[in-house]
Amino acid sequence: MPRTSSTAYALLGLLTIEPMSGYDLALVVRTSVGHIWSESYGQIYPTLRKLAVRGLVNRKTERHRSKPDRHVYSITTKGRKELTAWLAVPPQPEIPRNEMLLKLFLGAQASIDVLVANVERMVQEHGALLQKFKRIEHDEIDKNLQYPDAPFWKMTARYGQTEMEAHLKWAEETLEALRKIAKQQNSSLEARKEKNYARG
Amino acid sequence: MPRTSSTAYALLGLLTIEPMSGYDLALVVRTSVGHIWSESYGQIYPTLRKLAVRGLVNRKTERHRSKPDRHVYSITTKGRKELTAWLAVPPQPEIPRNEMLLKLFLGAQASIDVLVANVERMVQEHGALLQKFKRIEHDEIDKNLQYPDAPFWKMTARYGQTEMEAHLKWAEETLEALRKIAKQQNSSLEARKEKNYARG
DNA sequence: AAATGCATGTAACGCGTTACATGATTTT
DNA sequence: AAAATCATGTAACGCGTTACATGCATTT
Repeated sequence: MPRTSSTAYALLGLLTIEPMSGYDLALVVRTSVGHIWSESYGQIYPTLRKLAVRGLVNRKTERHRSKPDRHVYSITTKGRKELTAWLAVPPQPEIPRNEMLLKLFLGAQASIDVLVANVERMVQEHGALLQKFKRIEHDEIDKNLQYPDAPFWKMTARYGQTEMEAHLKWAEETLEALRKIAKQQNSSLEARKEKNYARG
Repeated sequence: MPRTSSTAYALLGLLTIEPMSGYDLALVVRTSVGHIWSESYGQIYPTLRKLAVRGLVNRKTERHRSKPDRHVYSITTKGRKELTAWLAVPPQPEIPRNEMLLKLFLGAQASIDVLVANVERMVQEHGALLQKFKRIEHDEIDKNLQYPDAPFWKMTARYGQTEMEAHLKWAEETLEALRKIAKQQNSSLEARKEKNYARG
């Protein structure tokens, strides 16, 4: 097994929810765990094959008259064992690559307007996400607490909320600071202009 | 220029702080912007060459008697222009790959002890980071507010703090929830045991 | 008639990491 | 004497994305 990649385990994990095809998995990744994990077709299909070869999943082919065949994968006992072992390994830390923050870090090279626009865009997006996470928690998780997965899904939904709230709080503070800087720049610009008028 | 990669711009941006060699840049990435951005030698050296070819940086070779030559790169006017243009492009959203959260999402397949350990490790790590960000803000940034970069570096330090605080808050709530689940599991285990005693 | 959706997959490419090579200097 | 630091870089590899190919069914 490769050293670093957790793609195989992620797919294995999602197959504990229910047996699925590659197409289904891509859908689940996009719509359900999309804010936690991403995975593309180019990864999913080959990885499923490899998992089948290793006996961690079973593959069943559903034939239809007209549509192309569906390959439905289900996790095996062996697969469950490997998954559980992986879950016990301390999670790999995320490699940090936050372009928004980098651009702010280099803010002295940009105009304040641009920085303000970036932060305001973030407020829009993360505000919407906050609402979405709340909705998911109340409408989809809290109403299905009988399922054994539900408490854990709730925790991840709560994580998203807490983080988005933090980002919004920070954005407010930051916008204030940016506007203060803009004012200073304007006033020193004014000062220079007056000087020039006096001179000219 | 490649479609997606922001590596070149990140290096260009760091060179606005001061002229540096590839080695220096790797150091700055690790020690200064390490929590925002990561970059490896294998990326840095070839990218610097390409930037030099495109005229966005100048390269000067410092010869030493004994040590190997140092290639010091400085950003050009053309480079500053491209950087400023890039800073105005809406930041690319991060691709989500949070292994810790994924493991929690799949928590029904793991033992509660393992999940608790993972969250507790996060409390340790993010608690330490929170302290670090505070220290950086007060000891390194607030004392150098005369530099034009300082206000922006402060914003990113504040971002780190706000996020770490949110994670710690969430972790507390989550540990409580996990312990509640553990209790429920134990009590139903007890019930089964008693049944067996009564039977045997 | 054209576009979109279902469903499979592959090929090519690029980004990024890791490991290695080199070699002198300083520290332990 | 051994290890670590300074400082350059390259080669190989693997992960992951994007774009493409296929082909029927359904919607516009």
